[in-house]
Amino acid sequence: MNKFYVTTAIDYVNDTIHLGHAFQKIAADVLARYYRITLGKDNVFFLTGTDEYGQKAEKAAKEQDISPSEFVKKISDSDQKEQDSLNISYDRFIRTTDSNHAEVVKEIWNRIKKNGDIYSGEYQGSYCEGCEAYYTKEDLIEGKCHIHPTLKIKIIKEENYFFKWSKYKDFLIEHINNNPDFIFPKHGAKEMLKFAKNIKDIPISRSNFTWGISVPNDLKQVVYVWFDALINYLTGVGFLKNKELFSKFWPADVHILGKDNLRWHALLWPAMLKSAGIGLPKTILVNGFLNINEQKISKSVGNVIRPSEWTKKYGADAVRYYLLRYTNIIDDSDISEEKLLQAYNADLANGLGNLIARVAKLCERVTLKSSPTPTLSQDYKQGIENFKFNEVLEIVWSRIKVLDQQINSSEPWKVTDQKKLTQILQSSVNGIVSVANELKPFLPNTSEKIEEQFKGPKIISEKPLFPRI
RNA sequence: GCCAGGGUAGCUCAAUGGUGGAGCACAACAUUCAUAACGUUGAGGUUGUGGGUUCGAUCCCCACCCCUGGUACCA
Repeated sequence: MNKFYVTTAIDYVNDTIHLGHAFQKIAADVLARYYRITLGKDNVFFLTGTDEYGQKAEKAAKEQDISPSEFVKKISDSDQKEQDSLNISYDRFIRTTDSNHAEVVKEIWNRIKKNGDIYSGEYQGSYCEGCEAYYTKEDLIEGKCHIHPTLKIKIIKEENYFFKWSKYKDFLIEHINNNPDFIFPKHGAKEMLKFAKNIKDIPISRSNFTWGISVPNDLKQVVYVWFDALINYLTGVGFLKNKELFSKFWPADVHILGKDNLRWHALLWPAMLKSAGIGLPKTILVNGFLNINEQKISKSVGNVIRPSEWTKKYGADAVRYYLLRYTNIIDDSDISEEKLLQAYNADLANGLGNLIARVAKLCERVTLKSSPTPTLSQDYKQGIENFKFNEVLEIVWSRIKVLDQQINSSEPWKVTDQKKLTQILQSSVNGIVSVANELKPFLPNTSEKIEEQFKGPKIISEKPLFPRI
């Protein structure tokens, strides 16, 4: 691999992102920072952003009596601030309302149409405004959609454009079967294969609202939000606008997305790309959801926490550490502020922070050489490349433990021989520099501080990195 | 209902057809360079339930219970 292009889901602007969304951005950020180390800064592109068109955004804007574009800008800005509070190192924060995105969507639309995969037809169905989706009778439970049981299902008849999704059934099945790394984790692939067998064409335009990208040559219709949203991955990396950038980074190496979005990424997106004559992404990484205190994160429960609420109190690195170390990216995980505190004190204050403090203090008595440039171990690399962030952090913390043990057994505070003392401390410092290097993708701020403090030749103690709480 | 994943120490998670592991939390001891920290030791489990295969099952098979997700658009 000589380049790495990673994307996150772009978040829909019905509300500012919370910790659940943030978790995914952090995971993407770890990958981006890791590959910047191994492949070079210029060979990594990290895209995130906001998904802004659609009926729900239009409706929400109306309720606040502002224009849709004002409304979505407000949410998009606050999403970006939330990501910034976590130190997410995106290369571009795309908004689907960015002017060049519409051009790209139209280009893709035209290509797919030229390929004979878009046709117009009449659609009549049971429509749920909550989902912005049509349902078949079999899907409805007592005439209501199972996601929004309080909303009335409307019977709507629409003239729509359809995408010949069914044409790609065999292609999709074959692609999933032939590319075991395409969907991670693997059991996601099984689900998709099952769905793919019964794939039907879908309407990809809407005419009952206007907040969207117009269908080429038909001003009455706007492009269906998913169809437009997926294309952000092309726009984001310069399709049409910056050919050099695009050809360098496409196809995407990893799309990270929530498990609710798997189908669109594993089945619709590849079909669209195939139809438009564009290469397919390599891996679709499906992340689980977070629960807080064993409850779903939701407005109605009232347990929504913005990342910035935690980063203000504990710092970005502590929040990143906790989420990466004590969750599993694939499965749903349960988090709580109490557990964050526990991890903070045990691992960051007593573990990493204390090691830094004790060694720095001891080092004030000696002058050291600068440490050799650390290399990343195989188990570390494999762990990150296989998305096992919790295991990798466990490895790093086991090294911290070993360094503590070595200090205890060599008892440098008792050593009076200057040469021997220097030797002992040099070894500890080398270990610390190596740990700092391994922490780069996970705790970027902390890692930088440690490297600065321990670059030598004079090392002095500083304020604690993580004061006990 | 159907499909998939999971159920191992209070918590987060490993592991293997052959006497159940780590970290955190807890206790004792030791120690002082450090953020009452670090280290050592200890306690802590009928590995969801009931059957079966086997010399032997936490692991394989069957049934059941519980959790999570998917089942045409909520990260």
